[in-house]
Amino acid sequence: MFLGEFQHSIDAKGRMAIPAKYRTRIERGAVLTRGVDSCLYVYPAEVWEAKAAALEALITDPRKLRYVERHFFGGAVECELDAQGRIIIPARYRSHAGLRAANGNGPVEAIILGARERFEIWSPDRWEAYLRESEPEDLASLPLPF
Amino acid sequence: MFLGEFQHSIDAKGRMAIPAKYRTRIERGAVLTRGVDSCLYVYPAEVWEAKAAALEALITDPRKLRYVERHFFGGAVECELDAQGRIIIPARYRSHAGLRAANGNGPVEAIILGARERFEIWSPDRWEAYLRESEPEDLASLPLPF
DNA sequence: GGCAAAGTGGGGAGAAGTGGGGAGCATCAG
DNA sequence: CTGATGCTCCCCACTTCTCCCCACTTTGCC
Repeated sequence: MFLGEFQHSIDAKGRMAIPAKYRTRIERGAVLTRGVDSCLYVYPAEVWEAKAAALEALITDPRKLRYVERHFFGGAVECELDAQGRIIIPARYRSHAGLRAANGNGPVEAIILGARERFEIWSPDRWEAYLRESEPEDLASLPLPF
Repeated sequence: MFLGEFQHSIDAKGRMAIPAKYRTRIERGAVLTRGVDSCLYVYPAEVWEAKAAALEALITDPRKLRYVERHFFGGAVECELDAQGRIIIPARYRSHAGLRAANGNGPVEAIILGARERFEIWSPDRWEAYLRESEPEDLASLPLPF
């Protein structure tokens, strides 16, 4: 389970260090996709494969299945850890999450957020904004076990 | 699993580079067919053979089987990678996907889209149009695991 | 303090993508 | 038969960028 919040930097080459605690779980590879609320999702390869396998059973309409395949598989990219425990985040994914440096190609700060079976990558600004905008009362009214 | 979106060019000779990440999976050959929604499908030879083998079990009516055989096998073409990792896309398939240069024989841009067990080749214009026309609400209502 | 692990940054070799020349072969017209 | 045309399949050349390796700094622990 991915827990915690980290602030790492994405360097000029688009590389971002993965928290050491996460690394063993994505040793066999990871899949990066555009997430909801302008962040990025990272799934361990095994988790991604399990989700992909579940898709076919869920969608029977072939037209919708084609659309979903194009959207999710076309929109995803495989990542591997380099020798320093980093992954490369392609430029077009950085744009989606607002992770562009002011000068265009310098290093950028990013928030890494554990979210159970995946973890997420946020621009610090957008993460703060998301926290401000969400309603604490929503939490309060939910039947949470915590 | 084929993942990701690439923009490559088809040169004046009809050659298109296959993304390096895809190459090992079509080393033993690939099959090119006209796809749904005016794109082209490319299957690894093994996948194509498995689908072909499954056909007979799915269609028992010999008349329909003949029709399907003529349609799918007649409309498909085998491709092999050249020494640079490219395949040749015959002219008649380029027409089907709208991959014709303005001047008739110059290079053309093409989108390569991973779609799980196959990948697809799109004209950039048609791919954009497809994305515009499809309904995101359809996605929202689906029980997706992502 | 000293050491190891974690995070950050950069240089350079080799791969990936692109383009073109030219030989070999078939088809078709003169 | 001869020559022109078009296509495939070899090469080779060039540019760009990815990835591998090395080095430095910071953090945390003994």
